[in-house]
Amino acid sequence: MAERWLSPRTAGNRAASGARRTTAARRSDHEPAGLGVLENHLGYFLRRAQIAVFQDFIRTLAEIDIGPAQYSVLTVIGSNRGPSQAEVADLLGIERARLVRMLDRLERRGLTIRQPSSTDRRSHALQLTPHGQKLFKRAKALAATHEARLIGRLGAAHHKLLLKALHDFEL
Amino acid sequence: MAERWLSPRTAGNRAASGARRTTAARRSDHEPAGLGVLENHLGYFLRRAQIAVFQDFIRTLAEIDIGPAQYSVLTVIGSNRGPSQAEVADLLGIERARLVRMLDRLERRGLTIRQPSSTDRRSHALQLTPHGQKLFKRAKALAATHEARLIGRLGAAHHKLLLKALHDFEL
DNA sequence: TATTGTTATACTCTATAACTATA
DNA sequence: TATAGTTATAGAGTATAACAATA
Repeated sequence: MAERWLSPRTAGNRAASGARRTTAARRSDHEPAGLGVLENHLGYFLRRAQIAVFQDFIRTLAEIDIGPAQYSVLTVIGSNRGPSQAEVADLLGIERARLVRMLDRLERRGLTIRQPSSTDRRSHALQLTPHGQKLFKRAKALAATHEARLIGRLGAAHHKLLLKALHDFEL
Repeated sequence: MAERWLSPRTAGNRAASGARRTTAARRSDHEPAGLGVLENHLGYFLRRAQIAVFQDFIRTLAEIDIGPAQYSVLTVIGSNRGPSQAEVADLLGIERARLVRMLDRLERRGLTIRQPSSTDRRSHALQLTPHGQKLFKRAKALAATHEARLIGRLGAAHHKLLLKALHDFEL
């Protein structure tokens, strides 16, 4: 998977300027600028929404410099007992190779630590450091305000429905 | 926006192996491996769903080697009368710089052409070539089967609801 | 033989900045 | 001065392949 729909860099800008125009409401002067059949494709709007949500997430957790990717790694490590790198990668569905780099960064920041596994000398038991636990707690609080903002924007019912629909999603 | 949730490379694999496990249904042997609070975050599942949808889109249009990004550019050019690069970039919410590279590729394949604008010597009027129009028509047909698959999977009502909810999305 | 963590390579996407030619 | 197209650079994300240590 390398290719993507093109989509907005910043949600705010886009809304104000050009995109998300229906065929009915076009630019005034020289008649142009619809998204055409793109308007009918769920994937395009999934991508737009995902970007908007991520941007809010990033903004909300900027003060602790934790992005969605780092947050997901901290969450999986913090929610399990000494998972191996292979387990974390498998759970999140990413390459082991990529996790290596991410853990290097998290470890450099003193948030996580690779303990030798007691049962398999090839593998590491991953843990949050005390500092990592503290920061993760703060991250969860900030992420909760982010999610609350989504709920406020969508309505609780809509949010729940979206969550369920997307949770059950499998092609 | 540089950072993302970690998410599956392949939707199929993930479903079969480890991810998308609820706290109730965990791995059998040593009690591990939940996604923790990630389960509550819309962003995480938006990303998962988006990836699954894109993968199906890519698979479906593989025979003509058109990805979501190229499709979106072809669509905007094909749906408007000689839009400039700035207009296309603005509509899709991408950098002008990135569009340059994409148009280079599309032009190399003989799908699009940069015509000199009749009103502004700085800008180009973008068009689909006859070959581009033909391929775009095929792309639309394939994309429609992709979307039909989504509808079949989600149910028409759910699909419509998701499309509307995401269309109206703005943070 | 297979798996774990690791290193390396390559390509795409994203975010900038700067240049040129026009306006 | 501002804008359109372009070039260049850099950091993430993604997809592979290969290797050493261990199972």
